[in-house]
Amino acid sequence: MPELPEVETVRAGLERLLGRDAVIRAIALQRGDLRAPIPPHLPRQLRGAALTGVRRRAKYLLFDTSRGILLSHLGMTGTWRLAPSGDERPHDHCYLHLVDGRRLAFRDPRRFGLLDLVELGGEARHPRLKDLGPEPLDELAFSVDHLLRCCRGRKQALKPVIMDQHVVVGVGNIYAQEALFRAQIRPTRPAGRLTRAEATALVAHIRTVLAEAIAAGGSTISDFRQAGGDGGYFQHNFQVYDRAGLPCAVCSTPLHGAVVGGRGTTWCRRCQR
DNA sequence: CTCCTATCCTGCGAGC
DNA sequence: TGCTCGCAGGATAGGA
Repeated sequence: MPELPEVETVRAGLERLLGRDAVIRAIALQRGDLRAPIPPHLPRQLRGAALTGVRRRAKYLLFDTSRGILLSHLGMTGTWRLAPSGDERPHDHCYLHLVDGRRLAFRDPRRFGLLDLVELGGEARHPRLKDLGPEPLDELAFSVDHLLRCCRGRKQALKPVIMDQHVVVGVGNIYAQEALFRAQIRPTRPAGRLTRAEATALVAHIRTVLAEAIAAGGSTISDFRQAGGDGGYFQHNFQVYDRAGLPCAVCSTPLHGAVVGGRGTTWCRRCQR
């Protein structure tokens, strides 16, 4: 489900919902076997901690607390919601009780998600965070030169390269396709054959498609919801994702669908070179 | 190294 | 209606 715009939307929703002086009363784990095991001491460690904010790095949510950072990845189907008493659902893996009586639930049917603990000050050394590439919306870090360096000498298709979290974070299967369409580059182009002009366009379009999607509250496909329960609406702006066989918005040629890098991929064989 | 494939798991929609 | 099959937004291990 969630790529950078969806995670950012959830982050903003959670931060607004939590306010500035939330305190964790207790954490209850329903089951700990997500993609990686939830550390069993996580509830103990964070009990009584002040929740000071929610940040995002790549597709991770970071709940800042006075006793460490609660790290959360939504995988494909993870959601956070306000769950009043009585609102228990299948696949609720973790309940976070606040001292004001409210309760947050982390639900993840497919269990590709993740909950972990980052010790205070240990962010730069955490194994899940330390090797991440630059944030795409950071103009300095995600530069044309950086992208070209990452592509140089590589024969791999460009699409899996821009989805590689070491190259740039937050770009998943949807926004990779949308950005490549906007930049008029085929997803199958060997990464090493990207020209500087194309890299310049691609960097710009990755930024703008992500920024537009954030402004639209993310994309709602099947069950993505913002923390407040509302859906985003960027899915109405998809130009290629899940549109194989439908006419290209630019030239009306039927869009082409194939598997690239192991993922379903759609592009216009006429517009994208 | 780089690149590709399979895999974790559940739910849902398409097709029969 | 009810069943089976294939596929799904991510990340990573392991093999070629």
